[in-house]
Amino acid sequence: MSRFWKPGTEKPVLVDDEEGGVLFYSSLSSSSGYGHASIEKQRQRLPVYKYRTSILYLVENHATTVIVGETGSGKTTQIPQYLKEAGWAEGGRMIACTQPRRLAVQSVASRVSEEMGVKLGEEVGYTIRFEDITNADVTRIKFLTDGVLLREMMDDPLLSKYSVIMVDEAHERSLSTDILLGLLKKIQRRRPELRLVISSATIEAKSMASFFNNSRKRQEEELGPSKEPAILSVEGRGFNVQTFYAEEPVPDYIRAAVSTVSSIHDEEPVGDILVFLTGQDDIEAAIQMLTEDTEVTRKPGLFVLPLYSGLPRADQDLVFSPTPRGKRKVIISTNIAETSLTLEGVVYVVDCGFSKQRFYNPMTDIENLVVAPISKASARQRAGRAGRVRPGKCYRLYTEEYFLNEMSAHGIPEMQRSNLVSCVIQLKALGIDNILGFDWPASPSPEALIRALEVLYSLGVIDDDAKLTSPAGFQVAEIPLDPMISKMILASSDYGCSEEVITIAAVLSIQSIWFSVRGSQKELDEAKLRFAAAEGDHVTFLNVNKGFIESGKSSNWCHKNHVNYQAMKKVQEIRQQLRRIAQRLGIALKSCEGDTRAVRKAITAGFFANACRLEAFSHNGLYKTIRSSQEVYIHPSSVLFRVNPKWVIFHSIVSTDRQYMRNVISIDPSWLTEAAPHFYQHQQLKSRAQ
DNA sequence: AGACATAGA
Repeated sequence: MSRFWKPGTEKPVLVDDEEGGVLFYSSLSSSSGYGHASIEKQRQRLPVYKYRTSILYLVENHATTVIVGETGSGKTTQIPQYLKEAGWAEGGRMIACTQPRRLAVQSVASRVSEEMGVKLGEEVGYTIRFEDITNADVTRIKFLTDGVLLREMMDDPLLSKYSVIMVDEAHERSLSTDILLGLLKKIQRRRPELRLVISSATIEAKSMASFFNNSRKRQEEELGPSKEPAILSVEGRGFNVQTFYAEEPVPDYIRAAVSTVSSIHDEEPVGDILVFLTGQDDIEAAIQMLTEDTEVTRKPGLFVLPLYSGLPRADQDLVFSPTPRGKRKVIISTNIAETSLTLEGVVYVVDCGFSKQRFYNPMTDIENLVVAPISKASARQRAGRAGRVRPGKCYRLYTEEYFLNEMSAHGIPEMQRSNLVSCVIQLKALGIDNILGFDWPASPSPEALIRALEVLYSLGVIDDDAKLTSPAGFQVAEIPLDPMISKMILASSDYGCSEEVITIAAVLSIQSIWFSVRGSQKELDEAKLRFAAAEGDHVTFLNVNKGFIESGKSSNWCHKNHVNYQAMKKVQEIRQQLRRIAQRLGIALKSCEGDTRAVRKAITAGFFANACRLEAFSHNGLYKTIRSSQEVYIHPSSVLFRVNPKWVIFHSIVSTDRQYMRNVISIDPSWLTEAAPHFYQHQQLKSRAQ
C-alpha cells in the first residue's frame, strides 16, 4: 500500500483515481480530517452518487450492467458499497470487484475500508498473489486481481460465493480480463441470480453490452432479470485539456519531444511536464539531449527524471517527490504512466504517438516487441493525464489528420497478440472442451489456438481428444506458471532436482536478477563471470542464488555482485509459493547436490521444443531451431555467448536486428528423444546431425 | 559484439 511512501514524511492517503492508476495525496491536504461525517460528505460529492438509485435498479433488473465511468467518477470505490448497502452481501454472500493491477486492488480496498470505518481484512478485504487480506467469515466486499479470480474458479467453477461480480477497467482488454469475461458469460447461464457489473470506457461499452446480450425473443415470458445488458454513463471530474497537434509529421519524435519540452518551459506558466516515449533507450537519449542542450540547461529550474518499469525503485520514487518551489519537473516515461500510476502536478503532456507492443506470430511461435502507433483511446488517456489538478495542455507529435484518419479507435486486445498456452490450459482445467468454439470477447486467431494446443499436446498435458491428461495435465494447470515451466517442475521430481528447478522457475518468472546501470555494463559482465557456469544461464542462476543464501540474504552482497536485491527477495517469495504447491501435488522436494545433468534434463523435459543446433560451418554463432529451422543467435547477455555449444535449449527469443536466444543451456541431443520421443523422432535428429 | 513496453498467477 505504501509503495511510494517516503519514510520520514507523513503517511500519504491513497485514493483510487478511476483509471487503475493511483493518486497520492498528502494527508495534510485534507485538513478536514477523516471523521465519519466528512467522509460521508465526500462520498456524496462524487458524480456517481447521483446515479446510486439508478445503478441499484439496473443491477436488480438486469443480469449485466455496463457502467461507463470517466476519470474521477467514483465508480470503483462507491458501487461496491452501494451494492452492499442494498443488501447484495447478505446471507453470507460476497461482492467481488476485480482490477487488472495489484497496486490498484490494494489502494482501492484500503480506501473503501476507510470510508466504511472498518478494519481492512474484515468486512472489506483484498486478495492478490502472495497476499490474502480477507476473512472468509466476515468479508463482504472483496477486491482482487482478475488473475486471482480466474484461479479461484479452479476450486469453485461457478464462483458461487459471489452475488455480484464487478469487472473494472474492462476496456483495457488485458488477457486475464478477457478470459474472465468469457467465463462469466458462461457462468451466467448456470447462475441466473448472479449479477455482473462491467465497467468500461465509452469506446468499448457497446461491444461489451452486445457480448453479454443473452436475450432471446419472448424474453418477457422468462422469469428473473432481463438478459439484455443495461448501459449507464457517469460523467467524470477531470479538467479540460487543450490539444495541440504537430503541423507537419515529425521525422524524429525524440528530438521533437525535447524541443517541445524546451518551448513549454519557455512559454508556459508553472506546471510539470509528462513526456511519453516508447522505451528505456528513447528515454535515455531524450534525457541526454535535454541535459546537453545548453539552451535548456542555462535556464534554471528544469528537473528531468526518467520513469520506466526496469528503473530501480529508489529512482522511480523520485518522480513522486514534490516539485520544489519555482522548479518544473519533467518526467520522461514509458506507457507505465498511461494507466499504471498517476503523477500529481502534471499540467503538460507530450505524446510521441507510439508505444512498444507485443506481437505474437503463431507460425514461428515467436513473440516480438515492436514500436507501433498507439490507438485513439490511448492518445486520449495520455492527454487526460494533463487535466488532473487544473486545466492542462497536450502536445501531440503527430498531425490532426493522422489522429483522425490513421489511428485505430482502440488497440488490439492482448488476447490477439499473445502466445496462448497458459490461457488454453486454464480453460481446459475449467472443463471448457471446445476451445475453438469458445465465446471470447475478442476471438484469437485459430492459428494461435491450434499452436497452443500442439504445444500442450507435445508436453503430454492434453491427450488425443484434447482433454487434460491425468495426473500430469491437472498438475501443470495447478501451477501458476507457463505450462513449459510447470512441466519442467513436474519432471524435476523424476530427476531428483526439484529444489534446484524450482529456483530456476522462480528466477525465470521475474524480469532480471541483475542490477544494470547505464555505463556500468562492463562491471556487470565481470560480475556475471564470477557465477558463470559452463552449462549455461540456468545453472548460473543456481550459483547466484546459492551465493545469496550463503551471504545471509545480504543486500550488501547483492550490491557488490551487481545482483538486484529486490529481485532476489522476490525469487525467494516465489520459491516458497512453488514449494508449497509442489508439496500439495506430491512432488518430492529434493536437491540433486550439484548434478547439473539432472537439472538440464528436467529443463529439457519442458523446453525440448526450443532446441537448437549450431550450424556446421558457422563462424558467427549461427544456430537453427530444430522445430522450424529458424535462424537464431545466442544473446550477448548469456554466459554462453561466444561459447557456442553444439546443442542448446533456450528459454525465450527477443528479436532486434537478429533473433536472439535469452537464457540458454547446453544439452546432449539424446535427451531430446528421451524427453519427447513423439516430437523428435530419431530419424529426424540423425539426419540433421550429419 | 550487444539489449530489456506493461501487467498478472
